[in-house]
Amino acid sequence: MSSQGTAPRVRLNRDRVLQAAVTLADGIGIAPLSMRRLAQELDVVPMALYKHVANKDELLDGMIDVIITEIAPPATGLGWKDVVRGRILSARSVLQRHQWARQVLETRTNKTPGVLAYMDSFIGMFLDGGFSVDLTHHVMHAIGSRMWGFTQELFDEPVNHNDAGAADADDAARQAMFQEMARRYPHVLTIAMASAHDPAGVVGQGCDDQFEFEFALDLLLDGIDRLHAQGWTSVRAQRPATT
Amino acid sequence: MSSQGTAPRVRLNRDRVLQAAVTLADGIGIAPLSMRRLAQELDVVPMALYKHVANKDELLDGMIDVIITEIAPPATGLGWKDVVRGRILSARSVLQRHQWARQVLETRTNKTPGVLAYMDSFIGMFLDGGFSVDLTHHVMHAIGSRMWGFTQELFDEPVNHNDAGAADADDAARQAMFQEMARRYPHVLTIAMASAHDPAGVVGQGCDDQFEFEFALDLLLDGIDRLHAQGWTSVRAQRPATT
DNA sequence: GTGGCAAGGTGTACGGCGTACACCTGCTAA
DNA sequence: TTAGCAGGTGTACGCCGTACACCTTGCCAC
Repeated sequence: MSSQGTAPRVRLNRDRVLQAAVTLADGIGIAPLSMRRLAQELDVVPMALYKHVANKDELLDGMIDVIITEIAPPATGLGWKDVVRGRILSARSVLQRHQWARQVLETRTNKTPGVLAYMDSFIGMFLDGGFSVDLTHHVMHAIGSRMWGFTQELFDEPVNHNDAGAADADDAARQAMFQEMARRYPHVLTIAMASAHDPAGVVGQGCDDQFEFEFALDLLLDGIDRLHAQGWTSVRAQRPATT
Repeated sequence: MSSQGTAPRVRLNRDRVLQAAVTLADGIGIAPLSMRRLAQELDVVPMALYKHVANKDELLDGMIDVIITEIAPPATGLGWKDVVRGRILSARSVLQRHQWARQVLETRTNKTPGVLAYMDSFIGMFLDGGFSVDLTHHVMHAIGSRMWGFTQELFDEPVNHNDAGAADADDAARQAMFQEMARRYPHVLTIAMASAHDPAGVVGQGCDDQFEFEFALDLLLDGIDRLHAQGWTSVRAQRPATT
């Protein structure tokens, strides 16, 4: 289709495949991304892909490795906290460009070179900041997926917005549903209203996700800072030796 | 098979289906759980299930609702922190019994009655503890999936343990791989060794997951406590009205 | 009892998926 | 000129979720 006629038919390679997969996933999401669909995008028969990636899992791993390179390197000349903060926010912006990546990262048991390299450099930010190995270890656990710039969003999805049409009759139904929610889940409603002045949103409509993320991140970083400053050490590490 | 001969053939119902699905997922994991496999477990033809659940997504939602009921209700007579802490640890133990649930919760855009009820009661713990609606809202975001007692485990999976056999020749290869890792990801290795005295584990082998979870949880709760004590308020909430 | 009716179980079939395997094609190096 | 091989092709298999038409069963009003 795209290279019809006498076009020279550029050769495929692993990079072109991964790049195309990332672009496609950006466009249509991760669920409809199949080997067949990707092949079609590349004007090639499905099995051709298998000359460049071993299987679909490897494709997904490769896609992650591609987007990791978009994360900014650690800044220099700043305190550990700002370095870590900046890096995480950079990762966050990358993950926001590639929404599918969150799910893939969650699902995958990641151990690709790219992931390891990122983790290595991430750990380095703490060690370079004067953290003990012990504290760094626990801190890495505490940060968890926030390292990638995402948290489980509990309040996602505005609510099932009923596409359009059937407005009036639906309005009454929606009113009723709203009443029912208020009766059964009063607290959820209270919280939802705290940020969304439009009650139709029911949950999280007007949330400023970026604010929420940074709020939680700073809570964490401040806690870590405090532990670091007071020379915190786990009981485990206090044991002089295993003997 | 199981009810051969003249056995009375107990009737199916939504509950039996969900219960069986949970049990099956506990046994074989979530990935191999198909409608066909589940039907077979219930000694029934696949399509029979669709008389009790609309489709597979609804099945998964239903499974979540089933296990939510296993989470202990909030304790009474304690401060908010202990109540929240206890509840989260209870959720954690449930999710540990049903390992598949983490993935399902992550994937799903959950809004089942069970999930809403749990969230509602969860929010209630803060409001009852004297938290402002504003702070509670942000705190809920900060807690995120920790509400369910899990964090993204970055150090999971000991390493690809090569099943058995081919021990000696492999040993040399493993040595080489180890050297290579040490060269390319020194920090990762350092951290891994901090908790696992056996270097073969490479990452996180000897981690005490429960300790790590509680470490991160307490970091969070302490931070929240501090904000609460000092009457923290978001700028947003300080605006008197929208006008 | 008997006819009808709804709830629930069955059988067949379709389109999609990942991918094994045998094959063909066209470029490169000798 | 030709051998070799990297890379693209075609066919096929066994899974998946599920639409749709059908049959069975047990209950109820008559």
